[in-house]
Order: sequence, then C-alpha cells, then structure tokens
Amino acid sequence: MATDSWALAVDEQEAAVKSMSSLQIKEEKVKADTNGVIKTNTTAEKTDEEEKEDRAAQSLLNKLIRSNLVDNTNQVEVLQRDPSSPLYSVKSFEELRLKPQLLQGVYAMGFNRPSKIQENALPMMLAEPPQNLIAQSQSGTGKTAAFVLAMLSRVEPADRYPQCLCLSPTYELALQTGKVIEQMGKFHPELKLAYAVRGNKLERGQKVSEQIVIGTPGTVLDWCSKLKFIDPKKIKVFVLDEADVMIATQGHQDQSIRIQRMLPRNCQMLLFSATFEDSVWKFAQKVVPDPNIIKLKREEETLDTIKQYYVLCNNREEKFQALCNLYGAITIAQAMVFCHDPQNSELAGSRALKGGPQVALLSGEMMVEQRAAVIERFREGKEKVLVTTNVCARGIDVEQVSVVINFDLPVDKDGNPDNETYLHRIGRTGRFGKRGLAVNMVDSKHSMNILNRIQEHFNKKIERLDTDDLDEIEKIAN
DNA sequence: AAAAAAG
Repeated sequence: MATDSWALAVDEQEAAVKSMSSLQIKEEKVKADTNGVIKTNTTAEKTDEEEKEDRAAQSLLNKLIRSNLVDNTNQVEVLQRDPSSPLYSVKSFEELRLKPQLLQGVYAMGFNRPSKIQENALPMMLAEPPQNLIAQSQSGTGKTAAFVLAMLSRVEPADRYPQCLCLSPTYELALQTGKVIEQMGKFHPELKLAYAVRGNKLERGQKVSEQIVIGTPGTVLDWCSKLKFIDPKKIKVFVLDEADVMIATQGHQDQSIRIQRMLPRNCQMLLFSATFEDSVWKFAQKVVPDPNIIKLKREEETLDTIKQYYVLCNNREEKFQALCNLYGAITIAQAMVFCHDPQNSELAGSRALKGGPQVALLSGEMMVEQRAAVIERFREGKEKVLVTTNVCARGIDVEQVSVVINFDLPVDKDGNPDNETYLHRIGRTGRFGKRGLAVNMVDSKHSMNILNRIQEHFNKKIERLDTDDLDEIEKIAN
C-alpha cells in the first residue's frame, strides 16, 4: 500500500470512496462569501479615548471579517494521520459546541461562519484526544483566529496558571496576536493573558497566574527555565505562529525547540504559517509527532492582487533618489519600506524621505516602548510610511497599507534570494481584496540576479517601472 | 542579515 499517494476528491463523498490510501486528502473549491459587512457605530460625540478604542476595534473587526471573504477560490488539502477517523468539516461555529462565552466572543468579533481553513482546522484542533496540526495558508485566511479559538476552548479559566502558550517571532506580532486573544476571550471575565515579551519584567520568585501566555522565544524560554515564572509541564496547547521561522535553523529554532522539549508529552502542538520552505516543512513533520496537515493551495494567487514592479538604479544613491520620487505616490494611502538592516532604514528615512512628518522608523534596535508606540501610530494612520527591516515582514496587519517597497531585496545570510520573506513582505499589502503595489529597487548586477531568481521562483513577471515618470506612478498607486 | 534574552 502506497502511504504517500494522496487520495484526491472534489467533495467528501468522493473522498470516502477513494479511501484506499492510508492517508486522505480532501480538495474542494469554494465560492466567495458575500455577506459579512460591518458598519461602524457613528452616534453621539465621543472622547478621544473612546474614538481610539472604536478605531482599534473596527480595524480588528475588518481584519477578522476578511477571513470570511478572501479565500474564494482556494483549494484545501487535508492530510489526516489517522485514516480511520472521519474527516469533519464544519460550516458553522455552533457545530463546534464551543463554550457559550467563547461563541459570544466569536460573534462579537464579526465572524459569521468559519473561513475555509477554519472549516477543517477547527474540528481537528478541538478533537479529543488532542491532535497536533501543521497548517499552511496565506495571510488573511483566518489562521490567527483559528489557533486563538483552539487555545480559548481548551483553557480552564478557574485554574490560575498558564495552560496555553503561543510563540511569535517578533514583539510587534506578539502584541497584535495578543489583542485578538483578548478580544475573543473577553466574555470570560476570569480569563487573563500574559505577554512574555522584552521589557515585561516580573518580581523574582513570582508565578504567572494568567491562563494564556503569548510571547517571543527568548523571554518565554527564560520564564519557563531560568526564572521559573511558568511551569511548562502544565501547558496543554503550544502554538507556533509563523512556524517556519520559529523552527528554521537561521530563525528561532534553538529557543523554540528548547521550549518544546520542556512541555509534557501530551501537549497539543499547533504550527501555522503562510510559507514552509521544503527543508523546514520536513523538519516540522519531524518535530511534531503524528500531525494532521492542512494546506491551502495556490499561494501564488495572492500575488495576483499585487502588482509587482522593479526600479532600475545604478547605485545606492540612485535608490534614495528613486524612493524620494515615489514619496508622493506612496503617501496616498500607507506604505512600508523594507531595508536590509536598521542602518539602511535610518538612511532611507532621513536621506530619501527627509525624515518627513509622515515617516516613521521601526527596527529591533529600538527600545520596546518606542516600538510599541511607532506601530500604534502607524496603525492609526498618523504615520504614512513605515521604514523598517524584516522585523515587520511577517504578520503585521495594517489595512491601509497599499504599497510595499523593497528598498533592499530580501536575501538570506548567504546572499541568496529569500523567497519566503519576499512573499511575506509583499503580503503586507493587497489584502481584503484590495489592490496592492510592490516596488523592488535594483541597484546592481547582483540584485538584478536576485530579482530574476525571485521571478522564476514565483513564475511571475515583475515589470520595470520608471520613477521619473510620475504620471505612471500616480496611475499605479491609485 | 534580522530577530530574539533578565544574557
């Protein structure tokens, strides 16, 4: 019997018929969901503070609504480790038999029905006994909400110690995901969330009493081992967001795996990411025992809503000039400019964008308080352009971002193209069905070569753009 | 190369 041949089917009936393989796959097409429009409540005058809260809530809502709308033609592949168990897929949240407070939280966030990935992932994640899951699907398909829901449904609010642990690759993403957890869990008054991130210090000997912990790898590792703020043996659900960077050798592998080893044997592991490079994918299957696997195929289709261009420059100086020429176009909405390192961000911000009032810098070198303030201002639209590094390449969700500029193309430490980071970076735009624009700056034979290899990898033409032709730029930006 | 630590 060939264990590696996946049975393909257009619907569940066919999948059942074709179950001769020990592994099952389900593939289906879905139609766009047309409902789910949410309106802002614009009644009487409100204080600044209230308005700020409203905006934050609205943006969170829009983000989550999106997961009900975006994945219109995607195909889902489901691979179950246990072929004898039926392949469940839910079309409503009621079918999941969630705690009433949690269901209330789900609906309060504007969810009407599960997104495509959630239809399959939720029953798998909530099954008893718990099963591990590795899931790949592009941004905006409801990954965050899916694993947040899994954590919230497993948690026992009466127990005052950490039971669910979620790791994020960056400080900013941990804050963002934490907000989703808080929102969705807000009808459980006794349920609390702790942020295990840089700058969040506890007294010696203190214990974390919050039931859910979101954090970055270094701090979480310290809290679990050296500082003993968390008893890792009591963790029931372990989530790796942006899982591929979390377990990649060049990423946070060391710390993530050390944390994983401290967890109990029966701890449920959930890995989510938009990208899994081949070797990382294999490693993921090695470190996660008996995983269920879900893939939302056709990741290249995300690129269809994003127009990609490149600008040819002769040297770095010309890149500054080109970026300067683009300023008018990119401030129509909001833009993110990605640089190779904090120094280049600094230069791009000061020299090309003149450190303008609309421009903000964000890099890992900065103090966390400052980082939190900058990302908050950018979310609120107080800054139009965020000049940053790979720290913001993944997961950061700011709806108004319509332009991504790769001031430096993404490369790994050997100087090879970093296709995964490229996809994540340009995925900061073109969301919610909106059009997005990505502009890549090329300034040498070497970087042209990198760009060509990125084109080949995604099999997508990246066209040349002349930054001296302002009419053309205006046209594209609109 | 960036990020990630109370080192």
